[in-house]
Amino acid sequence: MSDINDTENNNQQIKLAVDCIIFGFNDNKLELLLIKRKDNPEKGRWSLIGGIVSFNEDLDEAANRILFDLSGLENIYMEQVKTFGKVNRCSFDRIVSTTYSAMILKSRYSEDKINRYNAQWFPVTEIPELIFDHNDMVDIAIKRLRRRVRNFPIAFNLLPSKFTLPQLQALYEGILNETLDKRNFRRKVSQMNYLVRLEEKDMSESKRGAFLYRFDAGLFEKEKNFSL
Amino acid sequence: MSDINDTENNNQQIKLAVDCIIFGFNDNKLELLLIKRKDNPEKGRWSLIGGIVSFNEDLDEAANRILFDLSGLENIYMEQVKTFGKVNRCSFDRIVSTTYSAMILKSRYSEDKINRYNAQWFPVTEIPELIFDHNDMVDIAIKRLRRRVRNFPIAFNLLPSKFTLPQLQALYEGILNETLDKRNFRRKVSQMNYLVRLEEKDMSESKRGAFLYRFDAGLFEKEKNFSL
DNA sequence: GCAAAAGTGTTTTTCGTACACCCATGC
DNA sequence: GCATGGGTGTACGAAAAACACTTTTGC
Repeated sequence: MSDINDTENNNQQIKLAVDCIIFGFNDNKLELLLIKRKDNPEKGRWSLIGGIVSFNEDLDEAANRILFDLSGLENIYMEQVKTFGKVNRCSFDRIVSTTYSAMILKSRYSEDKINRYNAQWFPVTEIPELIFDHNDMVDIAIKRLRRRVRNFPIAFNLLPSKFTLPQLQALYEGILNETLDKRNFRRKVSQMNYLVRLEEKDMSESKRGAFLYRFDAGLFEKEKNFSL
Repeated sequence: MSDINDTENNNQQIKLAVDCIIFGFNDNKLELLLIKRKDNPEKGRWSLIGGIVSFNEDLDEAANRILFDLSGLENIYMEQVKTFGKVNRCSFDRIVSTTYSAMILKSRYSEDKINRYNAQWFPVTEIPELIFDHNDMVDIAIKRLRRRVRNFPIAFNLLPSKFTLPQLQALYEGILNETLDKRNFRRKVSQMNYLVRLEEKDMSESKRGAFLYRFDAGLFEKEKNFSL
């Protein structure tokens, strides 16, 4: 949660919040977008991106609105993770918070938004101490991501629409925090007909150049086989 | 959700509820405990067991309290499933509901409680039309159960503390709704050292009798290998 | 010509699956 | 003695894992 503006309104009503766990990928590492609170309470401390759910919006909509407010991105694949409801998880109010996770292309998250929202990317291995139970939220979301990324083609959200296989493998190694065998990895990829090789090569990371691929959602719908 | 007593109190505040999906096992079928609402609104319709979360209780506690109120059972393994938050999921009020699932030993659920709460067991293949989005909740909980039951030793909650391997296999077949090969099933079970065979036999279901086993939680903690 | 990253096959092991008969007992 | 459910082992194929060298090109 966050957006804690009405501490005075202690009317014995539970408030409902959403917290967004926003993953990015950079420098071969899985990263997380956090914000440093500009105001009291908890001013100056690191926090997830969150806000109170409005009376007239779906829970999912609230998550999307908050993500949009903070990143400017729309149509991002988001999934609900878990709801945190301990009485004292937030010291000054009774707020139950549902977490959602999203994966965004870090390069699309403009620098001015970073500044406006006092945001910063952190490698998941270097998450600072966060307010309330946000560190727990992060831990659970990361575990869930590692599980899901093996069985669903969601990691592509962290890459440009055209990507190379070395990039894809580095992405998986970064998310799972383990090294993968190149040949085994590529054999699996080659069975995914919805990963289509383009004629272009990306020359930026090697002299030889690596073929670019794209994820074809339409083709994926036909097979729906994914396992890495 | 349910316990919808304050429709007049439309103070633009989101209310938080918990709905419990209570699984049982009987007659080789996976069953679900439902209640027929005694009062308006939605009087006479089938519903999950649910209630409003109190200001002073943890979300998990609320789920346990509601389960206890309805089943008299304590210390039941419960897990949060998902939070449902569409604006119009409930027609007369804005209620966000978190579902929890539990597995109880049907024989321990006393008949007088069944009557007091207007409850009834339904095989999961014969769930009636439920109020609000409760059918969606049930579908999601069943899918999740089928996934988790293969990877975690949770199904034992549906059996007495001493059980036979034929019983265990029938349980899995009922939950997964598919038949399993007896020898393959038993091979996997024999690798689980925390399933300890007792000297006793259960003679009630065959002339020869079948050895009783028990699940040893302490031994499981040492290995934590489970796959069926 | 060499450094640096891209790309490619084969072997071994592990796991899942299919499958059929004997055992113990109550009647 | 036979009907009923309990209990056991093996062979095959698929998938995962281990493993090393060649290719391309900019410098």
